[in-house]
Amino acid sequence: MTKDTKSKVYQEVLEEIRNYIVDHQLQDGDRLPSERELAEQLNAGRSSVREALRAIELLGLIETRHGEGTFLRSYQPYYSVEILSTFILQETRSQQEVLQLKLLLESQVLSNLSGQISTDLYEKLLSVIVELPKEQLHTFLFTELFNAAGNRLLSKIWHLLEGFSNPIPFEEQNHSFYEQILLWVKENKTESAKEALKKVYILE
Amino acid sequence: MTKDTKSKVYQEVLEEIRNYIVDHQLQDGDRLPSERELAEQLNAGRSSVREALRAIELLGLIETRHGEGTFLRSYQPYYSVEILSTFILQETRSQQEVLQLKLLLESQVLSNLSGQISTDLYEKLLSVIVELPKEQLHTFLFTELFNAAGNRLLSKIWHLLEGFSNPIPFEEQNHSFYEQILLWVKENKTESAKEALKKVYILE
DNA sequence: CAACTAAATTGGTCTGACCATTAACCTAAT
DNA sequence: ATTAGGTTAATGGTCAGACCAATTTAGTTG
Repeated sequence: MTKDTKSKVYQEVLEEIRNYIVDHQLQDGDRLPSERELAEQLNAGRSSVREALRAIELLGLIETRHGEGTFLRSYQPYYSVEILSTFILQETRSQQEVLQLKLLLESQVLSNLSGQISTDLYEKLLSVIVELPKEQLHTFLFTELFNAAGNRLLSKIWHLLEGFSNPIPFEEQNHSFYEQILLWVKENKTESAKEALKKVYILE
Repeated sequence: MTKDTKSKVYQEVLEEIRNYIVDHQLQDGDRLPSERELAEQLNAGRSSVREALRAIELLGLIETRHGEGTFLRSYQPYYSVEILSTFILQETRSQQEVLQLKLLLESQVLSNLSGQISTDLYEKLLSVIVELPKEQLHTFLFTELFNAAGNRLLSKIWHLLEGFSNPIPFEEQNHSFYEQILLWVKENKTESAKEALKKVYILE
């Protein structure tokens, strides 16, 4: 009868912590009670409390500082997404799939930045491109572009894919190719840039 | 010098478990070593191992059965979604980012399937759509579409975002909307479908 | 008042113990 | 030989205590 009732202690602690936050109207940056306090108040062992806290931490909801305490922080899915993505990537390591998604993200960032690149940034990037060895061009440019676009989630996942697609034979392009891409984006001719980029990825 | 090196034990355990899964090519349903074995093999305390396992469990990547062991399972955000939804309410920027990526993936799957939907599948989906309540339409249709598209990476990440974006207010569409989307994809009119989809996501 | 020191607080980690659940094994009755 | 029942071993669930490491706080000293 009491099938659902038997939940683990760390899950109950999870609930209690949530209630605590709501009841005390805690905001980002506010401090939670210490692990020992929580354990005592909730009638649980400290290890159970820690299991709950570690889980929440991995989700990105709290931040722990040694010697100080545990603090609420604004939700950032990036860490957990990263973990999950790595697990998922392990399962589905189809290089095609990785490349397709990578191309998709790169195309998206080009769209996001279409006509949005300042002359300052443009010239700065151009000057670096000239000096960089060929094999670093792609990573460098898109790292900068994702950075400029400001979507950290997109950026995180792209970097992840970047890591996984390293061993994949990639048709390296020369400097003028990336200069052209950059120019197109700056001049709002994103479609041309996307097409050119697509050709680099030998899909199918 | 070794500032960044000092990561917590449970995080290292996380890594090791991931490596173990990769090395042994574990699939959904396969069993992980026992907590005690992991602790010994990784030279860590059992409590640290448990912290890692609990965190992964909350993410929905593993399943634990008392007396039996710990098992890999296909990713199902169950608890994490509930937790996150109560913890996170606002955080517009993060939501925006999740939504943007979600829309991007959905658009991509529409492209992938453009003109590729068999009459059989079309009619099958259509018949289900009619019977489904409004709030389940979106998830259902795209689950099926991602399934049909066959790109598991895309699919997994989408499901992931689907879980994370649950608490986000979503403008629900009626049945005819999704019937139209489906029809457009079947008839190779993907651009129309994408545009319509984009309007559902109120970005910016 | 500033600077240094000692103590208290807090998170990080390990060990060992015990309970609850499940699976595997063995034994005895049919 | 098969099956029912009970015992044993393995595994997760939980707690308590100890110790370390980082940080803050309180106290002391110059």
